[in-house]
Amino acid sequence: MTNTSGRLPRLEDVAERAGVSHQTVSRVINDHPNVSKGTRERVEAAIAELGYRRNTAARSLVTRRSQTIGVLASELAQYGPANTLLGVEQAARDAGYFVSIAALRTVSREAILDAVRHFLDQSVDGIVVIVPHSETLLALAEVNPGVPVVAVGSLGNATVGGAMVDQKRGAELAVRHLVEQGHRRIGHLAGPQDWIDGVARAEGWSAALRVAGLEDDLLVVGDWSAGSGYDIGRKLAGERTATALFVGNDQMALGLLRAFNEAGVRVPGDVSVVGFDDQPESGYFTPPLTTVRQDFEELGRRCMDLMLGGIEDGNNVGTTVVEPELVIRRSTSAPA
Amino acid sequence: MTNTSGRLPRLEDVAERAGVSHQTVSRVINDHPNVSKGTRERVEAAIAELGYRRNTAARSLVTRRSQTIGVLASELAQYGPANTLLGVEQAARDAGYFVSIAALRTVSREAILDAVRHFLDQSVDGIVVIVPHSETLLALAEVNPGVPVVAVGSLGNATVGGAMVDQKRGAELAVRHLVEQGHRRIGHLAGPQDWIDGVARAEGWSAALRVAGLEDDLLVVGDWSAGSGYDIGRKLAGERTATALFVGNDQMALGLLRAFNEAGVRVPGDVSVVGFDDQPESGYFTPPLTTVRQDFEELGRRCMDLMLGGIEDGNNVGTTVVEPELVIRRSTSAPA
DNA sequence: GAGTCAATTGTGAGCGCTAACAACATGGCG
DNA sequence: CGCCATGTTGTTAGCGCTCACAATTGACTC
Repeated sequence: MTNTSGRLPRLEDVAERAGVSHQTVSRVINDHPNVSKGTRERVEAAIAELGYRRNTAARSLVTRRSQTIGVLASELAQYGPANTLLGVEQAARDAGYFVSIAALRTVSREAILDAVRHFLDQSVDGIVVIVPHSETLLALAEVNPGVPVVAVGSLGNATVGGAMVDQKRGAELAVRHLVEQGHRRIGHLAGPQDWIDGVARAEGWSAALRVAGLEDDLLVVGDWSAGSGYDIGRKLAGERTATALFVGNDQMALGLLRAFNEAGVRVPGDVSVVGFDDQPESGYFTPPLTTVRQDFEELGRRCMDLMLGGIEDGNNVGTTVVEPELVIRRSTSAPA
Repeated sequence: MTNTSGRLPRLEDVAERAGVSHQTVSRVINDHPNVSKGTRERVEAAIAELGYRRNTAARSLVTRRSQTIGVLASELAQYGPANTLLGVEQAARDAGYFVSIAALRTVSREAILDAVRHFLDQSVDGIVVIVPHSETLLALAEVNPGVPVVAVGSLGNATVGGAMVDQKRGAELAVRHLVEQGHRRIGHLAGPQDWIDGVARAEGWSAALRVAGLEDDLLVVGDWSAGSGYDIGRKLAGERTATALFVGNDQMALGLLRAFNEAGVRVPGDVSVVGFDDQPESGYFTPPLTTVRQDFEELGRRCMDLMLGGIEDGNNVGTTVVEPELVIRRSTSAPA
């Protein structure tokens, strides 16, 4: 890192040192063929000696590519979105992309458009959307960002690609497990119905029950939080209509378990409970929670795969589905 | 948005439309004084009509500023880091900055240097570090990124600024609460001692006990996970030396509660438990957890404040401390 | 030995913007 | 009325890079 002058070395400096033209250095950097071995080595040596790093701004200016992917996310502090982001980030960095984020505090049309504009200002090469509200896709369809868009949790449409966990299949796994244990009255504590996942899991629950020839009339809706699970749990503890509950996520299940514990409803003795997500803590609930595992990081990686495909192929993004898995713990058993 | 040609409008196009020079348009965009009201209005109209957006790459190339803050983070799926990131993102976007992230899968010197290089390639204007390992700062001191660095959870040193929650004070609040309830044997289930917070909380616990004239000999170390809390809880359930435990974070407390429940140790009847963090779920543990609340988002915002100060003032970053707060729930009571 | 081709290297222009400076009004003052 | 201060606008250069094309070399063919 011999830094003679004050400023950072540029292509020209490297070229001079290696005794070639700036263009040849550019070729070496960009792995062009048609550079002789000797020249390449000399240039690489010069690069190392000067500690040269390519200036991204200059490159972006001429290539019109920023090597940056924008990730539009809400609920980033939640287990699912956070891990999806991790998957995206990993795949992106491995592919030589930068990851820029915009977090939505409130999910509204205006906030989404604002974030998209933010990304366009940065001229991102693509946008990954981790905003699990149905509304999002509508708002997104409205703008035409001019770059590939991949939405998590949706199978997308003509303009937007998507990667999702097969929610319906997950719900089916949960319900079938309960049915196999002998349950006949299986309720569902659903997530908000303006969330894609909330709807999908409820539909999966309903479909699986119908397949088993059972009623799908025991549906309550929460807001994903432990608090709402608790409130609903207190109510349900009094009614006791179902012998088993399929809960939309692990946090609501936690609140539900807490309420049942307080009310003297034993789990799984009186009521079996299945969650969804398999957060790291779920195995340490009281009792340890049977739940449906989703591989969020894989989901994120798949998003980036789709994205890279879309960048290559004129913004046409495909779709992909990740399979969930049932994790059986101690919150489920045969009914009394 | 009348887009005549295929390409995006540039400064020159706006200038032509407004009947001024490109430089005058630049002045309007950058809020320079010395532009007459009439001209400014005409230019603004032209900008609106053409849907002009400034090209970030071109601007960066000449200003040598990218308007981007790099956030270097590990454990991004955890409650604390994720919320800190949210705070940083909010403050950054409000200040007109982009936020680029690099997540560390493993915390090693090499991984950190790699991420820093990644950011330098992007020529970020500053780096926020959310990596709670002591090791990090050492690695960071090694490189000289040439831009302000703000580290979360540390008060920094000559080259690195910092924003932190007053961990010692938090531990003190927890311990004092237990002491006031009459506990005399107060143990600590600490986090890993290569984490800044792990050490700080243990020190706070120890200091508060000494102030109260009590012994600080009951120390066990976990790894922050619910699993380690569970394992240690099973061991502790057999020993029963302490009447109260101050646990390094809420997740370990969850595992501990689970183990105590299994072993028939009542909380708070037999042992009182205090956690740290106050995650949204902590109020729904069995029993609801008394814990120390940290405002992570505020922490993130403070980081950005320091950062902006540093960018102004030749990379000199200050320090700031956020106060924690004790949240009393049902996992603590007077000893039997 | 002239002609052809591929491989390698160099030259010039320009991406869109800002900084520095130049040029031109306008007006107050001696 | 000329002079300078002030406010406003225009001109020029160049940030560091890639692209398109030109130039050079050497090897191979007929």
